[in-house]
Amino acid sequence: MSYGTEELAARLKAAREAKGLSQRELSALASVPQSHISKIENNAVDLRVSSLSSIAHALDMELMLVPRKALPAVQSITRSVASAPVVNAESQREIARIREMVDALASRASGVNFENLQRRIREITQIQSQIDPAILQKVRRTIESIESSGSNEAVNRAAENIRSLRNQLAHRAASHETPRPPRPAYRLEEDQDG
Amino acid sequence: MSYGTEELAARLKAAREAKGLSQRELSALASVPQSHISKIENNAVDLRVSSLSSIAHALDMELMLVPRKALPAVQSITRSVASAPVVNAESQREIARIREMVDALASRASGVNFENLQRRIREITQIQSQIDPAILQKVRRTIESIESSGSNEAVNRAAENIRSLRNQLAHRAASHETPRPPRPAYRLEEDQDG
DNA sequence: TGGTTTGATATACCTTAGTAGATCAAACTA
DNA sequence: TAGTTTGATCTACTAAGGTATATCAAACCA
Repeated sequence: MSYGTEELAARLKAAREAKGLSQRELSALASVPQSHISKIENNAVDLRVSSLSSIAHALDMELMLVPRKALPAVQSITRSVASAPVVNAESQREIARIREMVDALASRASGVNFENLQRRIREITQIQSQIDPAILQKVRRTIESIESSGSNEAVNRAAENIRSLRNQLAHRAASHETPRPPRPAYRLEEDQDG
Repeated sequence: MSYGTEELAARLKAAREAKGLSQRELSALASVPQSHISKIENNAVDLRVSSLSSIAHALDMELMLVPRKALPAVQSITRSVASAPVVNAESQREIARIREMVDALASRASGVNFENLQRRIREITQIQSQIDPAILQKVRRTIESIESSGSNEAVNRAAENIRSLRNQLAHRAASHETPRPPRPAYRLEEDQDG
């Protein structure tokens, strides 16, 4: 990756989104104006190494000069690391399950807008961060409630749960990449199940 | 390596010298003024990504963004690649032998300046390029002649041979790096942990 | 529906990379 | 010793990055 400047820009953007950070949040982390980050991600500037380094740092990356001979091996490594998510296997499976459920529901949807919900879930999959299993459960339960009611309102409730999950992840990523703290096993917050 | 900009500068310089290129030669290859290269190597500028990329390219390197998690593994690879010279094993042994001979001679030197010669040989070791065994033999023979004569003149003759060898290497590196087509197997060592 | 977030732009100003070219001392070469 | 190469340094100029700040439309959220 990141041969040309376009790929570099794309990679920065991807890395930012993978952490669930907004441009403004990254802006604060990297001490770089949001307007500048926008320009960078749109490949509208030939930025300086210090800027790139600063942003890369904020995204837990390092700028490196790799001998061309070592390139394939290095690419292979970074790829494997990138595809090995930080989320634990359990959460991953849970998300996959939820996704299938929603897809199934959507396939036989009458006049309900599942579009948003599906997109939300897809976004979640991108974010690399620790996930609170409790919220994941809540999301699942909400979606199950759609199955019975089939109402638009239930779908909206589900989407809202997903948003809450996303916010949690984003905040966690922003306010410090989780080093490796012991998982707070179960913590139910205001369970408002249907 | 290449975390801070200083390391980056040092790395560029090292890479250039490893190829036996002068700043002006690199300047031509990278389409960057020699004066600028000098400033870059002395870490006197915060250069732009395009410049860095251009220079790196000329030195057969690529600029990459590496996830911090993958850093140790990547470093390990680039290190091993860097320490695995392009010169064939025979030439390497020959150089080592020459070095020992000269060191031995120098240790019991009377009033002869072996300093230059030793430095020359050290420099040669750095250059990563194909070496003509014929010249290497010539160098060896010349040094052997020092042993018998012990004259200052013989030492100078040896130094001159080394210079010729160096010129050859530098020229070869400049007028095209050996194309090295097949790079078959590389192994990924999981020496890191999270 | 009204308030907020997000990403993209625009402005004005300052800083500095980058270029082109010349010079110079020191080391190197013949 | 005379000529060349090398790397550092200087000047003058141009181009562009970077900052700070403010909008703005669209999506989002309650």
